Amino acid sequence: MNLYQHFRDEVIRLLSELAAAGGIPAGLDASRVSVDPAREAAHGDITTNAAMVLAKPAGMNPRALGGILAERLGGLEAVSAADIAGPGFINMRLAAGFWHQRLKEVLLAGSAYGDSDVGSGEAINVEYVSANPTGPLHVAHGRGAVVGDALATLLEKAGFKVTREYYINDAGAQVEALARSTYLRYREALGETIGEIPEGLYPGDYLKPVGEALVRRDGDKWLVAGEAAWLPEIRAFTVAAMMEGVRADLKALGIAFDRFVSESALVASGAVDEVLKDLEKKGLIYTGVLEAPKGHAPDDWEPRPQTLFRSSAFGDEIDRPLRKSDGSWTYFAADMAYHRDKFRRGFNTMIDVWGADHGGYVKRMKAAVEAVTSGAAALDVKLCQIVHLSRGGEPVRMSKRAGVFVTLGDLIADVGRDVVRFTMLTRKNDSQMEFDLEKALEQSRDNPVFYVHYAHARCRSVLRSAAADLGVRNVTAEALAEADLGLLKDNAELAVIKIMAGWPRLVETAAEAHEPHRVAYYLHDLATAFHGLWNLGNDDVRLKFIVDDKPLTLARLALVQGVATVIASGLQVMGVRPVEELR
RNA sequence: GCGCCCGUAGCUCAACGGAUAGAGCACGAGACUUCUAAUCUCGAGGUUGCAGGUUCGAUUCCUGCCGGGCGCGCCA
Repeated sequence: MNLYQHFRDEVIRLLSELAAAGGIPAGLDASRVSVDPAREAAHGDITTNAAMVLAKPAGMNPRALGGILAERLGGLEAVSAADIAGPGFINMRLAAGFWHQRLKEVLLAGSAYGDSDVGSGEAINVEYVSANPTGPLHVAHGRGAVVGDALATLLEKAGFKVTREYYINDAGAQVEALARSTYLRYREALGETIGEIPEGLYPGDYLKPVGEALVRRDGDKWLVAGEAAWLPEIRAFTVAAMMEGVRADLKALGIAFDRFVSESALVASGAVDEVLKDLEKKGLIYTGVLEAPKGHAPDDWEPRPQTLFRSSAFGDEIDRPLRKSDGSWTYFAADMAYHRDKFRRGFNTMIDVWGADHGGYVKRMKAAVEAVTSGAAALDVKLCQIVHLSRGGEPVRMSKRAGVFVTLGDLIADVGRDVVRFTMLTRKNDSQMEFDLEKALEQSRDNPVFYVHYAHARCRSVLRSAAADLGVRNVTAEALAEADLGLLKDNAELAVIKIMAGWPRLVETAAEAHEPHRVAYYLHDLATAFHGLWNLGNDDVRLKFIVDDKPLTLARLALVQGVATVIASGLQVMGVRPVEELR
């Protein structure tokens, strides 16, 4: 249960009771009433703004209204104290028994703890990575991959029906250049000296094996053929090879997509022609001449009539071209068709995770979604800022000759999948991030990955130790749920339970905000509370988990099991595997 | 020139429109015959870039400036 939602319902119920009794006016709009964690423990456990929000419409003084409501709230069994404070906050302290019940709930739910139905099964499409198939994924793609995947899992946990999708940009000039690059490597593999890779083509060594593989498949048959003959073949061959590498990297990160959508297949299906007809009917397509951007005119700018989409009618700065001068579709035109396709497959909410360099594209894509869905669907774009790689504080230099930055595959091989995933989620998506390869592996408290892992490992360690003493059967989550949790009276113990009990709310708010990084911060907080509790046992043996008092030991083990469960549940959302021990 | 993102402790970063803005690092002082001290406790550190506006209440929303990043037709 989301306890804040629970108490908000209670507040609203009590307000209507009060209204019925004539204590306050009836029919007040309670939509702005919220129940939140108290900022400071001294204020209590939870707080509501009800009195402040309703004072004006009720024509009452906030403290007077708050007094009446606080009296009612104080009468609830779960509330041990309700006071009015400051400008009109009603602070409530919850009974210990309420918190014990939350712990029991954790133990009974297991990794499903925190599952919510706020999403009501609504379909959400999360598109991420969607890198050009022109080379290996690099580190920035990795950030988008991790953010998108964790967001997808988070949304699932919050009750949405999520489809994970990857758009393959396998049409257009880039993949043609790729095919020509492979062709050079193909000739090279057949013994020719090809010299420098010309400007505009892909110089990376990663195409050498592709050229060699092509020789193995097709022999020298393309040497004498004209480009018109070999280009489509080699393009398809190369894209397939690149996508194989992409899938391997994603698999190494533990990411599996529900669907890969090919841009060229989409174009071939006529979907772009269709969307254009649609928009023509709506009067959103016209032929016009764009003005050169002020202060940034390209050298070869010349005014030219183009097929334009009236995106300025939906908040974009200018209208956007849909056809290149050679008559083929722009990337944008195909992307419009793609998002229309998503909508027709039943997605009214779409999330795209992009690199920051695509920031200038957001408005037109949102405009396009609004236009092609007649306002029925919404697009949220999460821009991931760049990742600066360093090693021991020194920037990692990119390799020019290899034609790529440090690849995602290199990064995973270097620090491991779980470290990559966790670290990528320790920053909000739109903040730049420094990823230090040494620090990410450091086993110290300034490495959040380790810090959270360590808390979980300590939990497991205690439970293993207890299982040896008390028998495995007595320390399962199910058995511990039956422990006398009322024995957990220490403030530090209750503090840990309170953080655990905040997990369902965290899931809901992070999911609604589309911000998976909050999970990482939450887990860090929980780990901090647990490490603190642990150390109390170092100072005073009576505060150890395993003590000379079996009922108390079992209650404390239940707490430990609960922490392990919630950490594992949070890591699951992040796609990180919890560790049993760290030695 | 225009648009988007960012601006919070010396540094790296948090904070559903809520109260006295929080963590970590670095700095100072302490706690290990261990259920894992790779941890913990305490201290010091702030005009949330600046100026207005909305609000009972603004780090958060709006406007304008300043600074940094990204982008700006026929690349994706």
